[in-house]
Amino acid sequence: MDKTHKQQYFSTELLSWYLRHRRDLPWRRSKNPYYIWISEVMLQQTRVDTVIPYFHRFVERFPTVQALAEAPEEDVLKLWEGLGYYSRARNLQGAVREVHERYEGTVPNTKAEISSLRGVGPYTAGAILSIAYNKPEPAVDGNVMRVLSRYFLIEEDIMKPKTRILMEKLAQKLIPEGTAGDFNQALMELGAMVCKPRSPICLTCPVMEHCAAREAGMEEELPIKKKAKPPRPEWRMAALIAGSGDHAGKVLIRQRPQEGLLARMWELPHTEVPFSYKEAQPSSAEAVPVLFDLLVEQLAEETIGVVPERWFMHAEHTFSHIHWDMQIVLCSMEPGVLPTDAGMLLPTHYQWVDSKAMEAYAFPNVFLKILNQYFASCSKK
DNA sequence: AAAGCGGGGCA
DNA sequence: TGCCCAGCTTT
Repeated sequence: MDKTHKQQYFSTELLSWYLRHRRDLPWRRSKNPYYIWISEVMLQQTRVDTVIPYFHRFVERFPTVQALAEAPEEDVLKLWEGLGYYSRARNLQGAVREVHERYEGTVPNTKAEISSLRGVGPYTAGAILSIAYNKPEPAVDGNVMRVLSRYFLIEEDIMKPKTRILMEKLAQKLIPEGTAGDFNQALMELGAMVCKPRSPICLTCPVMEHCAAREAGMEEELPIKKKAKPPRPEWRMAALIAGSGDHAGKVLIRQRPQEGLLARMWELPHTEVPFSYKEAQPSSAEAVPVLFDLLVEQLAEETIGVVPERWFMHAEHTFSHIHWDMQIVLCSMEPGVLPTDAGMLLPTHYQWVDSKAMEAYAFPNVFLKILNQYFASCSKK
């Protein structure tokens, strides 16, 4: 079988398989470019099952370009809470505002215009152009690179930008006339459902017969991929500061800086513990006073005077590049030190919240879990 | 080219 | 419990 026929066989069989087996996903029920856009941004680095409930809530609250463009950023961040990579949400809203103003609310349909939008890279541009507008542009994500590297036995490192370019050229050639949207989704669907990263289900694959990796017994070896560096460890001490008086039943939360990790999200006040404190790292209820002092000093710099009371819990959280090992300590406010409950002002990036008031602030999952556990333990008593 | 940026699923 | 997944932006 020559090269052209092998490609034609692949495209035809794959497309036919997709039309018979495609999942009924919320964003496949519409060709609204705005909905396709939202789904594609949410699906970056994120599984379908995770995205579905977020997608429903998001389009219900922001049904149009105008609705999202005019929404407060905190509302958008709150609806993204738990989904991760929060710059996606801020970039999406920024880009939607641009579409609202510059394109009168119509998502552009040219490669140059759509690629200029914040948060829209080569994959997302291709996905929107092909799925919403049926333009013959490739949409190469991890699924597609895995499928193509196996079927065509491509042994280039898929982490290299050059490999993605190569895959895009190949993927574009494979698109049958007039079927770009379905064909691109077919490639991704095969990668998600059949040609999986581990233990691919080759026996049900519509193109198994001519899969080069399968013929070579290499399907588990591909794609070739350089290993990522392990996350660097960090120790942290967080304070659960219980309010009294007017703030009884509430705890103090803090907003993170405008830029960087978890930008503008809310958290428990906390501090990094230098590794020089290795011996003192508390792993249980026997928290060490010197670490309490560290936390007290750190918060004092932000004019928050606290008194550590007792150890509450341990939490671990892994980002792609950092691993947090965190001890959480129950604290009370120090009487007579700013800010007190007697009407002194908190810094603006601090707030008192109870379980109900938390609904107005977006938290990373790690702090959400701690706070929920804390309020649950309070209501039990 | 490399690093920063979350969170969840699976064997 | 350890390993895997991987798109866009910034440096």
